[in-house]
Amino acid sequence: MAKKQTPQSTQICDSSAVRLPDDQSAVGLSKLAWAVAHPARVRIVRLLIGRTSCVCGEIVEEITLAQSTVSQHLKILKESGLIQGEVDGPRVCYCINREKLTEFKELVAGLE
Amino acid sequence: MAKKQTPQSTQICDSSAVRLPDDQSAVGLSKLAWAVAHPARVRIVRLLIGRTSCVCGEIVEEITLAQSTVSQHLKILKESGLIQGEVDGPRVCYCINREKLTEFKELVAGLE
DNA sequence: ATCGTCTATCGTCGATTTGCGATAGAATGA
DNA sequence: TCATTCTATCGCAAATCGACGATAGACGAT
Repeated sequence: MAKKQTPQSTQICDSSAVRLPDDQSAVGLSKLAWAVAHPARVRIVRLLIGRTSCVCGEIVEEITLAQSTVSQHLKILKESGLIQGEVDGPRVCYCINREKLTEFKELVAGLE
Repeated sequence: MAKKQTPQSTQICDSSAVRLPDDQSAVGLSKLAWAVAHPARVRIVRLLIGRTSCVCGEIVEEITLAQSTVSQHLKILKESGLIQGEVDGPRVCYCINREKLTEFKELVAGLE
């Protein structure tokens, strides 16, 4: 793969000036990726995607972790914007934020 | 959004049985997401994607971090499979692993 | 008003991450 | 051979994460 094509020069690699997306975009992508950078959070996201509406503490039963730990993961996902939580009486229903999910998908798909 | 439709019942949320992808898939996605869950690593990935072939320690100049830190990030990316490194004389050229990148894209795109 | 349920938060612990300088190894060039 | 260059690795310190139990707050039901 374009290796050792110039035995004497220092131009071994492709030195073309690449226009990188601004750093802000990298931060945005990294934050969304980070939200999903844990198996439990991937499972939660998929669970919420699979439901037509939203789910409450049922997530705790689906994910084999302590309730407080699941709540922590939910908080992380909520802070990333990927999910939203609505208080509904004594419980809280979580839903996927389709817009954020689409944004994440587009950022990843844009890696090319 | 389907809130408070049943005032007396416990059936507030959509309790349909959702078939989740196996846990292995969640682990795979989380690992790839984790590789990109840092702005510097996003920048490195984008840099390598932008180049036709590969790059060496030039990455260190592009990323405003110490050489040892960049090397650490490169190691993480390499372990995730997203990039590959080839020793070429005194330097090391890194390339994007298109297959892994595609796998990542598909996993993210499959979130629906 | 009180009880039971559901959820978020606090505090804690160990493990991991992130960043750096210093250093060791490999390879090239003089 | 020797000096130089490039990269990976080794500590090290600070910060953060991940998991848990305990607890507090909110709400509905009795």
